[in-house]
Amino acid sequence: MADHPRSGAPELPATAYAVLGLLSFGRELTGYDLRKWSKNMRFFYWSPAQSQVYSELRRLLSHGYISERQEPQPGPQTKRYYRITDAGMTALRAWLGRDEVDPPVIKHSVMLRLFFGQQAEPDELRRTLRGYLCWLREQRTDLGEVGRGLLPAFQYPHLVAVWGQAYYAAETAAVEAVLAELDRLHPPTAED
Amino acid sequence: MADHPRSGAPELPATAYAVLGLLSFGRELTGYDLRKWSKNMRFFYWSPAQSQVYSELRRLLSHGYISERQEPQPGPQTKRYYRITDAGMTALRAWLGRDEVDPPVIKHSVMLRLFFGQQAEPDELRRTLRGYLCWLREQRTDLGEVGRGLLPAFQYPHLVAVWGQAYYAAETAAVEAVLAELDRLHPPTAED
DNA sequence: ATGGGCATGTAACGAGTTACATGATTTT
DNA sequence: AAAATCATGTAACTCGTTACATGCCCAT
Repeated sequence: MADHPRSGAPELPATAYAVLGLLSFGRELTGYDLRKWSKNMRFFYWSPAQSQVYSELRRLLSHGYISERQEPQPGPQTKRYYRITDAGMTALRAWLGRDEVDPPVIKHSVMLRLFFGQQAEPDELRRTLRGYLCWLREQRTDLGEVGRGLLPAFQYPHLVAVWGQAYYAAETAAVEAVLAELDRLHPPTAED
Repeated sequence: MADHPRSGAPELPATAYAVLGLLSFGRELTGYDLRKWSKNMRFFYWSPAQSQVYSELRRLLSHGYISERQEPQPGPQTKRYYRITDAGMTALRAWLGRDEVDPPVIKHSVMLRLFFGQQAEPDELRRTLRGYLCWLREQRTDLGEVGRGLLPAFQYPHLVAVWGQAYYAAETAAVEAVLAELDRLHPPTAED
């Protein structure tokens, strides 16, 4: 039903499996729904743009991994509901069971800025780090809310939420340690 | 010397500043050198492809942020050394001192896979997590080596290396906790 | 002499974003 | 009546990768 590469596995990008995975929970969802759900994964996996969710859906459809049910709407557009197929389930499971681990991709701009800290004012760095600390606090709050709703139905997502909490807690501690070390190396000029 | 957007700041992607930042340590470097150095940032910021390093250099040059010194070579190609300019230093400092924090971008495929763990065999998940643990161990070793060479000359890179160590340690602990919880939820069928 | 590191470069592609455009429905 | 949310979709673009191609220099 689609142009598979030579080998057995179609080799889609992780984003495609993220969308497919969201459908694996069994519900029939629209592109709009998926966009919202994908936002709940932002704590550990970046949220794709809306337009990409739609294009991934088209691709998954062309591979036969999902099925589409159209519901005519008053306007010119059609409301489209998606559901995972057996082939989709098989593909997802194959992806989940792969041997390679593909390590996390991190683009940590705050660390990058600190790395070049020699070129900045220590007070600026402190401001950046405090801003990051503030963002971390927000994340922890938000993730806590999301995580609380997951048990008992969603064991694995809950497991990931707990992991995420640990990550954000550790990150917070690390930033505070950096801030302390920064004060040691370059004592604040004034209370800023 | 180039098409600046309306505002004062040219608004380049972070990757450009990563390259510019590497040149801010003062040495004159080739594209090849930069490629190697950028690999040492992989612990907290993904390493761009070789071809991108070269294209970022062309762009930085067109902005007047770096200068090029050509050294004719025996073959048809020219060896090109790059050095940061005053304008480049100014641009870098402006970028470092910005107010916005732009939060880290994470694409954590292992967490993503665990998130959809319902569709996988617990033993498969264990294998994946152990593989990740193994990668983490490697990272810690490598980062330790890199970090050791940084003091006393490179205080800020050293600070980042310490932060990185803390991150990898915390991540290791978190994975072990997940593994333990997994054993509690789904006791291993056999020793695999 | 052959293999690996140094060094630059290009072409084609895929991944992903921004900005825009449309219009129905629900809430205030 | 206005604003927010639901919902789909496209066009133009940038970012970044893969794969290739070239050729020097050095060590074994």
